[in-house]
Amino acid sequence: MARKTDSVLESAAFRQLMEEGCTVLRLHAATRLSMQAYNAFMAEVDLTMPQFATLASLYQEDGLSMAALAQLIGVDATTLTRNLRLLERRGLVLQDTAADDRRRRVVRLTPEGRRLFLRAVPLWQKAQAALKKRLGVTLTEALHKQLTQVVEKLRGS
Amino acid sequence: MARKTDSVLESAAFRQLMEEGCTVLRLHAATRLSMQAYNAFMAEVDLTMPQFATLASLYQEDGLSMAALAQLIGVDATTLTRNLRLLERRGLVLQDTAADDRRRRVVRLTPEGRRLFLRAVPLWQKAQAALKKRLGVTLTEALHKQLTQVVEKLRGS
DNA sequence: AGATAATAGATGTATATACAGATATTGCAG
DNA sequence: CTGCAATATCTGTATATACATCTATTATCT
Repeated sequence: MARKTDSVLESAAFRQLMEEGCTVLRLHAATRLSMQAYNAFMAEVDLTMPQFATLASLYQEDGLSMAALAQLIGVDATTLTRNLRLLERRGLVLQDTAADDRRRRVVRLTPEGRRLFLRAVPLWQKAQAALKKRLGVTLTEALHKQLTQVVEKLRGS
Repeated sequence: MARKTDSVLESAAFRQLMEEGCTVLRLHAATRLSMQAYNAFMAEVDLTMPQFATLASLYQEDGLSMAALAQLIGVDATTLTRNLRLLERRGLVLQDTAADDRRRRVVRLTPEGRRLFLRAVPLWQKAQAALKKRLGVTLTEALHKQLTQVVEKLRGS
């Protein structure tokens, strides 16, 4: 352990980190810890939560381009490229080259993709209910509202 | 797009997902979107946020076992095994076999590890300030408090 | 029209992550 | 003291993630 006399120990930055902690590290930890439970519920349909998120976005708005879908989900477009590949292999989504601009890919759910997604929804609900139970209703709902704001503010830019 | 007459569209689970959304997906999106900014600030010391978190935990409490450190950070112990390897290669941490139980590894910061961590702290603070500016003080602080509670509740089990 | 800039995705590479199962060590029952 | 259960960690394998860079296509400027 560092000696108390280290000059850095007196810095405002250091004290802030040790006393308040880091927003993103808490976000990340909360994500990891809760995602595991969700993934366990989803195992029955062999979908991870990122995959479920992708199918859900396409269910709501089909025929998006890679860039648009990536922005909606909040991942880098290159991440989406790899993630879609797995769903494509399983026949859950399809990519077509757009007729008007051959650079663009149009991503769509297949009937199997839609069916699997709808089968996953009640499993998701169980996971969501389990988390709410562990965290308590008050905390869950407050957190939910604030996260909605956070994602909105970060997604735009 | 599915027809409005699909029976599943009437299910409570489906409506909940489409209207309220999913807590974990929002958590995950918020993490991804904000982590990128932090990582950019940290590039100067070539540390990712997970790496920074590991060094910070060891700075606070040196000589933890793998399991204890993993629990503190909130990652699976097998994840920590791989993540520590990178820090070890760079000479930032050391693992010794515990004298009293040779199954256990005692993880410690090297002087270089401590130096680099202390150099990273002001960079972290810049990142933290930048996020607070984007989200607004009110939202940031409310979120922060709730995440603290969330992590506490999830970490224990 | 031809050269060049801009855009949409894909690839190379690296880290992060966790589950299932393997290995090494310790503790305990008999 | 021997064998088996429990514990701590590591490995095999698979997905998730993003930055830098590359390729293909479209748009723009002269």
